[in-house]
Amino acid sequence: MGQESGARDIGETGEEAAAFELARFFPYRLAVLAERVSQAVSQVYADRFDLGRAEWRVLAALAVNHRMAAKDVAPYSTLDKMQVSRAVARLEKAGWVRREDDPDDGRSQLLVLTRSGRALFDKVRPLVTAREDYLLEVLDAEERRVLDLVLTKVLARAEDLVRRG
Amino acid sequence: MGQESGARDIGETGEEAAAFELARFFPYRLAVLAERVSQAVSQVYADRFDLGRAEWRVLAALAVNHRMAAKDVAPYSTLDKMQVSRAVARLEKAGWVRREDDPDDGRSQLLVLTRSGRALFDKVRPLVTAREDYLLEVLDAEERRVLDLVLTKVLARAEDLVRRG
DNA sequence: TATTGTTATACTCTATAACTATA
DNA sequence: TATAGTTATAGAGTATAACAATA
Repeated sequence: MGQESGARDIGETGEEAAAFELARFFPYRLAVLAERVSQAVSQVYADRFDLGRAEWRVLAALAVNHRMAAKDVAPYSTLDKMQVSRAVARLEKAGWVRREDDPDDGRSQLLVLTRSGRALFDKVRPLVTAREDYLLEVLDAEERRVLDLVLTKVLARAEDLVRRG
Repeated sequence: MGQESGARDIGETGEEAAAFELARFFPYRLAVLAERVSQAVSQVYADRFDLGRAEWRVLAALAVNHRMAAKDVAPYSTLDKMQVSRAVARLEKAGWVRREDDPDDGRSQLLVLTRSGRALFDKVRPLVTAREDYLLEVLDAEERRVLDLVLTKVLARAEDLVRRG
């Protein structure tokens, strides 16, 4: 199903130096998939609610952790502090997020969803998880288990490589 | 190993409406992984050879299909025609790609790697596949099989969603 | 001195569409 | 009219670093 011809597995090298094929190159395939998935998912919030991916992540972070310092949002959402700063600025302008002073640290500010921010999240979440479900529907339980494992293990390896340069 | 607590599988919904967690959300995890992998791989050609991802893809396309019309590069590399046009312009300026007239169609141009473009590809390719191998080393044969399947099946689903809007 | 968060800047990407030359 | 490829433009995202306020 959608498989190219030949029996070579992903990442496997043949006996003789095989021709390089983009269509078999894991980083390429992963990039294409992630791009399409991101497109498929952001379609449900980008146009209708004028939300970007960074803003969606911050919204999701605050929906779970009801009162959160900006510095904690960054690692939680895999965004850096500028991305968080700008996402929060836009979310605040739209009336979805409110800032509070941190009583323990004058430099820090605590972020909270407003009532309308919570309402927005409650509207977007089911749309987004419906798409997630649709994407994963083609996988059985065992395949999902392995996928989960792969995402975790390969991410750790990639972080190794990036760290080492 | 790197797994969060709880027995919930990826994409699985609990009995009662579970809290939304970014760290369990497949599109998020996929985006983070793809970003890191792309970073890990492009590290080997970006700084040393001043190659971007689009240029790397065009280079790889021409390394396999030795003489290729620009219009065929686009679908092969999952780039659109402007990305190809710009990548080719940069590759030509650097002396890695040469254009030829298409004898069959005056609008079309055929792209060919120059000798130095081929040499560049031969230098970059092993660096890049070594990183790919390192990333996938943590997976056994069965896990690679499932990964291959997932990349194919989930991509088809995502393209469905994008097409339907 | 180090940290929190903002601002500035420059660069890359992306998306859309207008444009040319051929067909 | 449609296609191949280029150019223009604006918007989004990314990366680096300087900066103010506080610790």
